[in-house]
Amino acid sequence: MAKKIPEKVVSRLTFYHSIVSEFIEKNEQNITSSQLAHRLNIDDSQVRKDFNLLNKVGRCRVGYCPKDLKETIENTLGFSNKRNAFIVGAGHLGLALAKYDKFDNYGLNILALFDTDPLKIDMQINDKKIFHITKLLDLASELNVDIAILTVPRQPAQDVADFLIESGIKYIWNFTPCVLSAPKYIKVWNENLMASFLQFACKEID
Amino acid sequence: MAKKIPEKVVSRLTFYHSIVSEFIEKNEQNITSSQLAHRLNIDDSQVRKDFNLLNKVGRCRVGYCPKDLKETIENTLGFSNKRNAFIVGAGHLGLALAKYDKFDNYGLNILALFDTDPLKIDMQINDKKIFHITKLLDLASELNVDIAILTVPRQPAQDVADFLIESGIKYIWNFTPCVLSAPKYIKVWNENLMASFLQFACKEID
DNA sequence: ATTTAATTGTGACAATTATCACTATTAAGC
DNA sequence: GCTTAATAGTGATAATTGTCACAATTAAAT
Ligand SMILES: NC(=O)c1ccc[n+]([C@@H]2O[C@H](COP(=O)([O-])OP(=O)(O)OC[C@H]3O[C@@H](n4cnc5c(N)ncnc54)[C@H](O)[C@@H]3O)[C@@H](O)[C@H]2O)c1
Ligand SMILES: NC(=O)c1ccc[n+]([C@@H]2O[C@H](COP(=O)([O-])OP(=O)(O)OC[C@H]3O[C@@H](n4cnc5c(N)ncnc54)[C@H](O)[C@@H]3O)[C@@H](O)[C@H]2O)c1
Repeated sequence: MAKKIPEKVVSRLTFYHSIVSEFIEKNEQNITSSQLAHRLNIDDSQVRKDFNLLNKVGRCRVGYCPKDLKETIENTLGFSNKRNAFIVGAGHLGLALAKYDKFDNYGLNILALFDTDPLKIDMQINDKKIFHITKLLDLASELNVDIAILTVPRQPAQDVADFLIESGIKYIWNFTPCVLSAPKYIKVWNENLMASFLQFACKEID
Repeated sequence: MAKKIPEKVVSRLTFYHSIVSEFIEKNEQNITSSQLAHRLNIDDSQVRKDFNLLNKVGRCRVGYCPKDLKETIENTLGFSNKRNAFIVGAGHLGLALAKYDKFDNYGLNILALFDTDPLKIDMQINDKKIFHITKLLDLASELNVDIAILTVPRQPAQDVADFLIESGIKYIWNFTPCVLSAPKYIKVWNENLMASFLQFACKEID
């Protein structure tokens, strides 16, 4: 990827992608910056600046071509840049994520789940098997997996993370409320649902 | 709430809350800005500025009092400010959220679920019943619910959202990939897991 | 008591992100 | 063809957010 896309722009690109896909489904030939801006409650110049970043030009009085935009967004965000991942913690949330079949559209291939609960081992979810966590090290190197989606309870989260790092995992998508300690070369991404809710809940006080 | 807390600060406060809670569990009497900063990979002055916003003063060469901090963060974020919510769409994700019992610690009371699938109606999840969506309007006003957690498939998402708005719902926590259209007075919060993943995945290109 | 070193608090500055205001372009209507 | 109005493109500006540098404070060591 030649250019660095700011984080906020990445986030907006996924929203544009969703809206643009709708337009394509409805067979619309054009989409304007203000249509997009209106749906996202942002300024229309923001939308145009974002597209400029992707070297997309629109046509005055017409707008942009949805198909073209969609393709460019997908390339920019690397939807075809397949990444292998494991889910660690086959509980309520881990299973819900495993059952979700859209992740691979976005380049995320979930290959297996891991747990310690003997009742869960060897179960099959959506073509994905649940293994005992002791198998993780071997399977990670065998299957070339460097992403872990961490959905274990809070208490063991740090220990499990340490184990993942020893096993060669480089990216941890952390759904636990635990703030993980990890070396600098490990990328941890905290999916903090509660932070998300609280930011949302605070909005009432306008 | 007297002061407006910026969104980014709200997010960090939840992380501080998590770390501070760990310190309390370990019976630590003090926590410093650099300890917190190190865990979150941020600048320590950032931490101190955040606490200044909460009117928290630390002690030089000592740090802050974890218990005091925890309480202040909880008050600031309104953990005791109980909010009632419904989950709309009792599928994989909706059920996982319903089974999660920590939401009420943060002030979010999930009272019931709604779906259209006859097989699911009247099931009981964690003391929460699944109702047919046609019951939503009455129950929302009866139980004083103005938050909906939207976990239906993408296709019906906009129609369901329109229905929720007609039913008096004011806040929609949207887990679907659909970018919802809604009047200005409705607060929509998009929990875009894919955007989150992609921001994370992009980090490899450093 | 004095010194030392760790830590807070904060102003100045830097970077990032978003908005505004305006020009240029062009499709559509007359 | 000329005019009009919608829309893209963009520099200037504003707002937000984060970093740096350093003075002030104070617990602990001597
Ligand atoms: N369920 C939700 O909606 C939700 C929402 C927000 C955050 N979370 C967080 O996500 C995490 C998982 O939540 P959940 O509701 O799925 O919990 P859960 O208890 O249903 O699942 C946890 C799973 O992890 C497994 N596990 C425990 N220790 C393990 C270990 N050492 N190695 C491997 N697997 C282990 C358990 O056997 C269980 O299957 C929690 O940290 C929770 O706080 C969940
Ligand atoms: N499962 C995940 O991990 C995950 C991750 C990211 C995003 N999402 C999104 O969350 C949403 C739900 O995902 P899921 O995996 O739980 O899907 P799911 O198909 O398991 O659940 C959807 C539920 O909605 C119900 N439903 C359908 N139409 C409805 C209507 N009109 N009114 C009320 N209920 C209706 C269905 O009966 C079903 O129970 C989807 O939009 C999905 O894209 C899911």
